[in-house]
Amino acid sequence: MSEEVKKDLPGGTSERSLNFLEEIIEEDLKSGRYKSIVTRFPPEPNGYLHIGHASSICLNFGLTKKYPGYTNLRFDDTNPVTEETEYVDSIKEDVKWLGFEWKNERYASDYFDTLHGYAIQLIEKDLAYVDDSTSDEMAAMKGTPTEPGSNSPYRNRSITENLDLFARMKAGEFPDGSKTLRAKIDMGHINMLMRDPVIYRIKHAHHHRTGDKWCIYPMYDFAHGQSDSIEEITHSICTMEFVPHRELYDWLIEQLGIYPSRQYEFARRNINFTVTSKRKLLQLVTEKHVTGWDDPRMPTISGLRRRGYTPESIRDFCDRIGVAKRENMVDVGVLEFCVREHLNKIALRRMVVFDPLKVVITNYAGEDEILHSENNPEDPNGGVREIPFSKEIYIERDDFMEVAPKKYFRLAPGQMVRLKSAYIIKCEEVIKDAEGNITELHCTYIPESKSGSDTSGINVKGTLHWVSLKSSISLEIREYDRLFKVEDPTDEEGDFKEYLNPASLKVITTAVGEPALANAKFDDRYQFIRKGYFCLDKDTSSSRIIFNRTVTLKDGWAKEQKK
RNA sequence: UGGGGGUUCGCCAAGUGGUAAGGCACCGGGUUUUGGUCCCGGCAUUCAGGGGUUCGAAUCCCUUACCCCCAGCCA
Repeated sequence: MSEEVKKDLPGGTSERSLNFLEEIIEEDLKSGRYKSIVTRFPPEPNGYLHIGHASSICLNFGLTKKYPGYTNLRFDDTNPVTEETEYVDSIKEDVKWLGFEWKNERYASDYFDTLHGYAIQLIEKDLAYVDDSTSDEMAAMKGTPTEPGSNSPYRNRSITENLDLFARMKAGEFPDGSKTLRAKIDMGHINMLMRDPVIYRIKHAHHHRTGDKWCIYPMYDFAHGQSDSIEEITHSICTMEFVPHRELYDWLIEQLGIYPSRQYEFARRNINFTVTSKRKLLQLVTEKHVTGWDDPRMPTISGLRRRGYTPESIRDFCDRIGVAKRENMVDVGVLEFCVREHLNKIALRRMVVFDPLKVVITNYAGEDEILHSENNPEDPNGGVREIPFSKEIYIERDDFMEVAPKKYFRLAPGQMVRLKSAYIIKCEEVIKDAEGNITELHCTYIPESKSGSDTSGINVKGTLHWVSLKSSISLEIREYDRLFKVEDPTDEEGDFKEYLNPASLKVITTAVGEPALANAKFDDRYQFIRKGYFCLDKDTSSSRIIFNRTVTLKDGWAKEQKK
């Protein structure tokens, strides 16, 4: 392991114990079973990748980064009715963005001819037959977990007849659903997946890659393991729900006599206050509960990217939560911790006032002046930027209280605060309108307290961010909160959408920022001092500068107030 | 009630017969021109429960409980 990788490990520790897959691989390598390994990331192109997939990606690609070998990207595109090229493109973009490179880009559909040949092999060995039963009939004959199923009346067709029928299925002679090809295993098998599983079905549908060449398509169980085998995948890693499939996976490989890939399962990662099911995410998109797959509130990779998450932070997250076989519900706070940690190191500091309150510095007689402030106190080489200061500035309305509680370090009548990178000011007078609303503050400043050359000897507890009124630019801020009100929307009564958080998006149109923000770039990450981490949103236009809040800063004051 | 998988701190997660790592969260304290960062300290006599084997058990055996998955021509 390189020093660089070590540094990235959770807690900055140099050691992390092996997860169960790494243990298996080290054993395989040590015993000489394999000299190098091959893994694959096998998404179905029927939706966008989400944070749960990130775990799988980091796992599969991470393993071949750590051990000799490589990883393929393979699209499991065996069901043409739900799959689209748009999804293929987004998946490739997301994997690349996360920082991984696949050795080969493959599609299960690349193997349709081979798979078809395998099916014929099975028929010839009398291990598969064409069944005319309807899906209802088949379900009825399937039995239940506690009762064995019964044989289909079509189970004993001759090999010749099966070959003929299967050929005619392929030729398009039969309508959808009228026939299937089933493996002939055992209708009384204790594992329901072994009760003559369907391996080919008829679908007269246009496929995103093979077009109209096929009207029969292999089922997952007859495509996935075989594709693994064709690619000589050594460790085929999938989620726990496929554990019962492993028996069938092994059976097919054995009957076909093909390369013996092996399947290993781990528990998918669940995160609270969101959903990670492509079906549910698709629903949120099509029913417009969000603006799209890349809505910054979505747990999709594209949503997280637009929100301002970095690939580094997502990889760190996957690393920290680990891999195991037990059910889990990871606190979204861990994800937030990971971005904060990364962004703290790289974000440029800027000042933005969200809810401006005008402050007039009554004794500031001089010309406007240019002050300087560090771009990032965490980065000694980050340089400084210029900030104009003048007689009239804005501060956050929240940063002033007429009647201040104990331990309130911000501005209050007669109280002093430091203006970040500028001067110490003292609140002298509160100006109100006819209704009693505070419209502005009159303050005085201490000329000797200039940041960097302070000879005033005055020590203040509070430091406020501010923006010079004259040179401020107006900004739109989009603040995001958790998408759902409850930890596990799927576990609640009724429809999961009833638990959407109505306050997941808050748009602030009153914000004003320092002029340096006029040159904000899409790839830059910012920390708006005392506010949080932000990035430019793609909706930004020449007339509107829009920032997304990636995550807030930790708020010790809010915590203090709760006591 | 069949089969399979699982149960270690609020949430993740090490541990593989020698006497409970680590991270997040939380709670104290220090530094600080971000109530941020950073630093220091605290946080499971106990491993779902009960028996047993052993000098010694989270780890081995027995047993009970609970959770999840499997009856799509989805993946």
